Amino acid sequence: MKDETNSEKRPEARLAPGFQDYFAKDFLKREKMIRTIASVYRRFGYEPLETPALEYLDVLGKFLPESGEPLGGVFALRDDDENWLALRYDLTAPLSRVVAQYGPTHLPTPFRRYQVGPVFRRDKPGLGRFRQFYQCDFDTVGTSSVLADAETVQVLCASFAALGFAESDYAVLVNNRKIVNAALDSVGVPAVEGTRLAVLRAIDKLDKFSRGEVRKLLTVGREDSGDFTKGAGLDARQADFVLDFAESGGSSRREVLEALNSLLGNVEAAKEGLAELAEMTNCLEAMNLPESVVSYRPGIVRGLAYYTGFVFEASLTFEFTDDDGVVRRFGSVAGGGRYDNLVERFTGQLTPATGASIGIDRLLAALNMKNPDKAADLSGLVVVTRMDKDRTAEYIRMTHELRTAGIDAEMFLGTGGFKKQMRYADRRAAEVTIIAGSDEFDRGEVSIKDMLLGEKLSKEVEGRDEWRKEQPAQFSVKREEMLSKVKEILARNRNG
RNA sequence: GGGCGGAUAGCUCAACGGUUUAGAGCGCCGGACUGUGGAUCCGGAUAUCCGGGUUCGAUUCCCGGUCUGCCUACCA
Repeated sequence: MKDETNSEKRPEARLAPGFQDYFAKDFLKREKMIRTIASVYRRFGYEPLETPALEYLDVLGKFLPESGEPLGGVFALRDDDENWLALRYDLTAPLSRVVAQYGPTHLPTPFRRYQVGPVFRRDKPGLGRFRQFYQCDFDTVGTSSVLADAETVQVLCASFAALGFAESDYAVLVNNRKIVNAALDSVGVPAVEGTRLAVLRAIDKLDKFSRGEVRKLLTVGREDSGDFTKGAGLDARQADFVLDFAESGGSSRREVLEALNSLLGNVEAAKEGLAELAEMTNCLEAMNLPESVVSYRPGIVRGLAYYTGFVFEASLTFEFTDDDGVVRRFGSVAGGGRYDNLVERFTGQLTPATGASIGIDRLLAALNMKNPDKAADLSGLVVVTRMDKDRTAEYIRMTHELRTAGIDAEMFLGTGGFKKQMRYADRRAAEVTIIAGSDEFDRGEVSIKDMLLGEKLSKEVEGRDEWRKEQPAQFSVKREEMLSKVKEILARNRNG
């Protein structure tokens, strides 16, 4: 309206959908969480690895075979040399590149690494679904031992425990794709990629739809919300068997193992998977992982096409009431499994690997809700106000003294009256404010205000005169005592 | 990707069935209050997503786009 020519060209300050800004509080919380998880990974012997966010598209494996054009779902761009580069969509593909590139001559075998970092997916963003999000991966490459799979489960449990979740808050479900495949073989589900995938996807929906609806997906297809999903084309007998298999369970791992043994015991193809599951059972027992936390679920398949053996899925089990009063559950926060042929893509050599990944963003939201971290909510900041601008040198010395003692301190650098300075201290969530004007300087003192206490007390004060006169939560001390008094308040805030 | 809704101030929401000055609460800014973030009172700024159509006249009706919510699909 005012300046048409310019306002046309001015960009609108806005975030691309699916991306997020992290301000101080959330950033700090996430950092702390990642540190906790990474320290668990390291305690289990995984070493850190960092790789670039951008990789060659063919390295990531997401291109159309004919044209070499990037597949949907990945952010890709062309480099000067016309080669396609793409933002990584997970941390597993870069890992397989590293293993294939440096090989056993440079890397120990098994190679066990963890990696934390953002990954990018060009999907439609939605609630809790972002186009950039953090993953915490840990994997063991170079061994097919079930021990590595069992330890992966153990790491997941240890991570949740380290984050402060109770055993009743989370659950890890375990399954083995070899058993699923054998089960499908045994009823004659065609070993065609398309059919198999459709069946697996259908099974995966058992916790979302009723058995009857999933049955439709297994057979003729299903219509919902204006969209038709093609069925897997199984006949009635096959569908029922698949459903029975997926829903078979028991009250303990051994019971499920037995149920599966009796269901598939005489299927030759199931032998390997069942043996692995039996070994897993022994390992989990030796690891003392409670039945209530780690259980077997033949219906867990984790859509991913590349899993070849064990699959894991960890979810938070507690319920909460969201802003709209609806009772919800967080659901899956980590997943993983065995992928024995991901490195083969590069080397032609079969390279067994297993691992899992914890998704940070959802877990962080859950943690905030479940175990609000009091300490993480405290800023630890001291604001030194500048009432008398002529005494700036004094304020600088005070601020420096606090900083030297390891306290986060900030002198008010803005312009404005004292009221504004107090408001600033409030905004910054300062825990302590240092106040010194001519009154204090004359006496060789400083006033110290406990901001948290002050906020609490302010609720009890009615009128302004009372508020001004009493100055609750504020006291004056000799200049030399400033540091020790500030320390006292900071310590008190932390210890309740 | 498919289906159905929605889009009014920083936020949450109003505005009969089309026409005045598009309102409120919260928040924000300022004042009452040379030195105190709360409370109270007073004052102030800020909005109809974009483009087209119908009309004397559109926040309102129609079409398209964008964004957004839910469902569904997908999820390496």
